[in-house]
Amino acid sequence: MNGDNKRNPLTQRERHAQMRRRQLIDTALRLFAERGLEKTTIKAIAEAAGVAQGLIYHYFPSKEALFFAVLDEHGFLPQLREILGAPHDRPVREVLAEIAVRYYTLLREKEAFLTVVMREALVNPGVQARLERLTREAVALLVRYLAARIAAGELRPHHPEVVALMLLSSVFMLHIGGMPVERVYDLVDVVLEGIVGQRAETR
Amino acid sequence: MNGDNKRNPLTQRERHAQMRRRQLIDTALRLFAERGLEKTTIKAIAEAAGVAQGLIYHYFPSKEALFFAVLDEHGFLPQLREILGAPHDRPVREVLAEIAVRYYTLLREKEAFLTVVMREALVNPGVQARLERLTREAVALLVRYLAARIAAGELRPHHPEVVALMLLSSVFMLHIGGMPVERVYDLVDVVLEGIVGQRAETR
DNA sequence: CCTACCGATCGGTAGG
DNA sequence: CCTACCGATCGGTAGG
Repeated sequence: MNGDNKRNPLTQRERHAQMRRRQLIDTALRLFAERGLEKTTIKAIAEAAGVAQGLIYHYFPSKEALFFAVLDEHGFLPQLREILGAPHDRPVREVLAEIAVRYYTLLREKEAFLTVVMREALVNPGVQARLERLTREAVALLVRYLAARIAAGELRPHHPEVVALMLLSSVFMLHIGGMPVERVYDLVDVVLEGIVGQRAETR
Repeated sequence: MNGDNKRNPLTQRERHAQMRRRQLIDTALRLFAERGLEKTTIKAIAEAAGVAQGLIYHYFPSKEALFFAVLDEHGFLPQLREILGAPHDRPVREVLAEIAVRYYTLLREKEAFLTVVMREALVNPGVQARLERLTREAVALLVRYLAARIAAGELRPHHPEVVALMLLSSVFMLHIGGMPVERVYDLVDVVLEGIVGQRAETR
């Protein structure tokens, strides 16, 4: 959406603009988390950020677009891309555990905003669609990773989409259920090794 | 909540009262699902059920109490009790698969009501508390079952609370994600056997 | 009916 | 020249 098609070294002006964009997003996150989407006015965000109301519309075409930008930047996708994007030869257990811990931590830290998002998604179809898109993208990233590990013979063949959904949804519920972070390691254990004894029982 | 402490053979009057109670709950479920909690009036429920408004208050002290009764009777707990309560020597895989399929089916069938409950839980702390209580009870039932299977040597030692949460939350997300029922069998596979090859990799 | 307030848009300007 | 930023103003609306 922004003109990132230039050479790497940004001018001071461009860097400043990026920081300003980020500042507006962070300010919006705080106010949205405190008051909800509808009760947070563009005016209030502008005041809290110390800028004119018009400037927000220079960066974002609408309040909804700003809300979506907050979702994109403060959701789990950036971190997931960071974890899976970097070339790695780390053991699967380590990677899945890092994903689980960081997702859990994110949910803890952004709890108030998360509540707002969830509530909004149940009422606002546009928000729901955006949230589903983000979830599908996160699942797709994980699926690509798992499929590669299967192809490499590190994991036995399975349905990676189901496993991706299991990992993310279980961490989510661990958070909702108020269980401690350490439980994510038990979770990863189950995903990796299951709960039956040394040998499979029926099948 | 109702006087079930008597002898087994109910009088015809008592049986009729039970049916009436059930009818009111079912009518309420339908209207709540269609219009939401707030927009559904006791008057409308009474009319739809063909009874006087006062009769509803004979069975339920408040609209909220009626809503909770719907949650109790149409939630997953009754089915879970039925599955796990009966004495069984069925393989774990079969039991977990039945739980997963029936939970998934319930979510599909009660989708409209489910949306109302979720939205209400985010707004109404009382509903949220009730929902958490129901979830904890379902998890507790599953935990008891898994712990018994561990004690019997059928399952290797693990953290049953985490597994219970994984199973239920994953089925829930399978439904939300619009994935077909058959995926619950992949899910049960992963819970039972994990995704690593014949032998555990690190650990 | 009125008015307070909303999100959105405007033209103007200063500085990189 | 470009664009980040400003103050002022718009039309629409919900609630008194």
